[in-house]
Amino acid sequence: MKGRDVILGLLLDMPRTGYDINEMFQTVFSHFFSGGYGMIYPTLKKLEIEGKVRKEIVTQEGKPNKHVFYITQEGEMEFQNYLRSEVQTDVFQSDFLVRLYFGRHVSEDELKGWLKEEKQRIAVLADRLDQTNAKWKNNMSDTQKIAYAFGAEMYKAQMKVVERYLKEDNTHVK
Amino acid sequence: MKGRDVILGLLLDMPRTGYDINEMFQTVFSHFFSGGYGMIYPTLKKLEIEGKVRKEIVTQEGKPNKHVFYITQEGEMEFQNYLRSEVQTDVFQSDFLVRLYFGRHVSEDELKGWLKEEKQRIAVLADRLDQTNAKWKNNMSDTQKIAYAFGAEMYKAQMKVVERYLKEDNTHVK
DNA sequence: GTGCGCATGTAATCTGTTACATGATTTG
DNA sequence: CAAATCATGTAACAGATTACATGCGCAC
Repeated sequence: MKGRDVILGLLLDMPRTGYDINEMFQTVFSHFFSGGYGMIYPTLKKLEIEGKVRKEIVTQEGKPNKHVFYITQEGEMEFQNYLRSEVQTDVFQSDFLVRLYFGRHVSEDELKGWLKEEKQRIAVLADRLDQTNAKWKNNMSDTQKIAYAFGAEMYKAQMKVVERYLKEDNTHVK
Repeated sequence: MKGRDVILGLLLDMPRTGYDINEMFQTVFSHFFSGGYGMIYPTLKKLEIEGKVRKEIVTQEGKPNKHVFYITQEGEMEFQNYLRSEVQTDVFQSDFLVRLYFGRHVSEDELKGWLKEEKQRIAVLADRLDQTNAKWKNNMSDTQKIAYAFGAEMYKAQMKVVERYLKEDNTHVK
């Protein structure tokens, strides 16, 4: 799955601007996908050249003009091809775990610091997910609810491990 | 965290070949980091040019010659700088969840197929993690054990969600 | 009058992936 | 005799990130 696949999927649901797409990425997609303007605008441009999307400029008063993108039949075909392609294995990259692995090169205080920081990071992410869910749950499909549940359970699991090791008061954790 | 940081960390623990490094990536690191030869060899080359590592060629009989890499003081400094840099938020990218999000564009059978496939994928990964752990646990540090626990709990959490939705026999899941 | 929300984009760079290319020895 | 293990690498490409660049209106 690449950025373009997700963008096509979002445009299949409804026409959107690059700004709208970014909103989706930063909220509902944030726990399983990441993308920003630097990827969105260039991708929309390429997709337009390829005829997968088309653009309509909506003039607005008091606000910048909107470039609203619509998916075309060719775009829909590409998206359907994506949906039928082989599902790629999830990717998890954790700087935190890499550091833990090399934990013996830092002091116990630094280690504790990492664990506390990680706990805080997870709490913030879990919170954001809950809030996003609260906002959208009324018009979420069952599969979208599974996607949410997946995120919620992952954060819970991560929190559990981090808390376990913090509580154990491993002043000797090493 | 980048590939080079992890490579430097591994070389700080002991001298290794590109092949050895790959072994580590495919086993103990597989649940929180990914890297292969295509990244390892070019990175080692760059690190050598920068004076962060140095190479010794060991001739072997019946086997290809080994290029054993040692970390230098400059390399160690770079690694220490990495350890003191800001911890980056974990990255999770899930093709599976992206598809679920767009689930309404496929049939219920395809959806079920995705869930079953995902269950299978998770089972295989969890199993591999357990086996790797069984093999290494005797010489694992406490922090390395946390890294393992993290992975184990994550797979458990993921499995839980997937199973819940498969068992609910949602012939109408949508 | 400062920062946030709305809104667009480019250019350079980085980093990593994929495919290619080779080849001996050991194990089943 | 086939497959796995050991062992090294390059070239082309893809994909995404970062920094840069702009600008109005509104709320505090």
